[in-house]
Amino acid sequence: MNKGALLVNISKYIKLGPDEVSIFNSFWVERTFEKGEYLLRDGDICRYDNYVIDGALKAFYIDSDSGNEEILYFAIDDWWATDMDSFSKQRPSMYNIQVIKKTTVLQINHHSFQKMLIEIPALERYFRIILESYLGALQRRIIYSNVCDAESRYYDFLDTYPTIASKVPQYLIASYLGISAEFLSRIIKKNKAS
Amino acid sequence: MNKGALLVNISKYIKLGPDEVSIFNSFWVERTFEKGEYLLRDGDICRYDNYVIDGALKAFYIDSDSGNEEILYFAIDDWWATDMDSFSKQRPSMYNIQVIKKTTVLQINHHSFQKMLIEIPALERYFRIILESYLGALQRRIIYSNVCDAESRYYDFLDTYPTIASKVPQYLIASYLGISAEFLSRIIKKNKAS
DNA sequence: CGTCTATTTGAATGTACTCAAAAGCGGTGG
DNA sequence: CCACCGCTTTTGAGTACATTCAAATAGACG
Repeated sequence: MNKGALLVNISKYIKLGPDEVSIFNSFWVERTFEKGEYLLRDGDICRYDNYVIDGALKAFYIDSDSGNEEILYFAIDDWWATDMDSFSKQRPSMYNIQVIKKTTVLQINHHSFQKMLIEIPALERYFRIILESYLGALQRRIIYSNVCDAESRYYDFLDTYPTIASKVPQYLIASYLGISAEFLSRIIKKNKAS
Repeated sequence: MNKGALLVNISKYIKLGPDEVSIFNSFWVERTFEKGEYLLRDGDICRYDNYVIDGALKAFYIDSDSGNEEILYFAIDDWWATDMDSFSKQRPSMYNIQVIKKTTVLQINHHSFQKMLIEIPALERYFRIILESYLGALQRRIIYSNVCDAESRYYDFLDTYPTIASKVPQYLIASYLGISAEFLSRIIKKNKAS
């Protein structure tokens, strides 16, 4: 049973007893999604917290004017892919989560999530800690997007997320970086020469 | 004693018993900083978690090339102003926190913070919840900075943080929005006419 | 091999920036 | 009360980074 991946992750931060582990396991459900399927659509409430075991997801906002999708983040193995704002407050999400390539996730619904935290209070600590980390990453991203030009941002992305870069088409990376696919293509070409 | 402000905030999310309240109070120290003073400098480790009771702070990154400061966020009454990444991992920060106008904060150092969470585990839940909220705000900000032009971002900022807008000079807001002070001035001028 | 999607290229354009300088504004001291 | 100083905002002119649109090419997959 693949819930191990999540438990391994959790055990880096907190220790759970055997009873807690089995309670924990009882809450999570493994599900597999095919390419193109949606885990979340904008306007809907994010019903599940998703932990990716294997595959690749994209989270993106659809610009109502242009119809373009703007990538907010990618999620691959051992990442969370949940609109935390929508999930925690159970209010409509402003973005979408869709499968890039066949993906297996562990899911828990909002009600179960609350129940799980009451039954295993130690998990509060785990979620606090990973939120802190994610927050740091987001702040860093905001700084970089204001300070650095597209080229530095691209190479920083390659350094920071080499695994994602190799799993995801170039035009989605461009969108993540906040630039057009054409412009990223030019950046890459420019640096092939040198 | 002004720790009330923080306790009021906390009590919106969790309930603390009288004993816990007094333990809680024993951990936090009130301090006042004058305009221009630093609560954190880049390269230093963020030693304190800061809760603003009154005043205004700016968090900013200094671009090593241009020497420009790029505003990451502002913090006013009843906001947190801490580099969570640096504070939680006790590693050097990449940004600065400085006083815009005389500010009173509640502080707790890293060691005490850990101790406090062990003595009052219920607080894990509070911090998890506020991190979730802050995360939502940051994700929204990233979406807007990619999707919207400078003008919409400015008016969204005014809507979202009217109090900050009135406390902070225009050129700092420009920096927060990721544009130059001159360009923001032009945006404002353009809309005075209509 | 053909179809569909992704990437590349070219040309014209726009949004936002830089630099330099002027104007406004608030406080302080003579 | 006015002059001066420092700081913030405004204006002008030239520029750069990144975009759009259209079309050509390259890759992937059945």
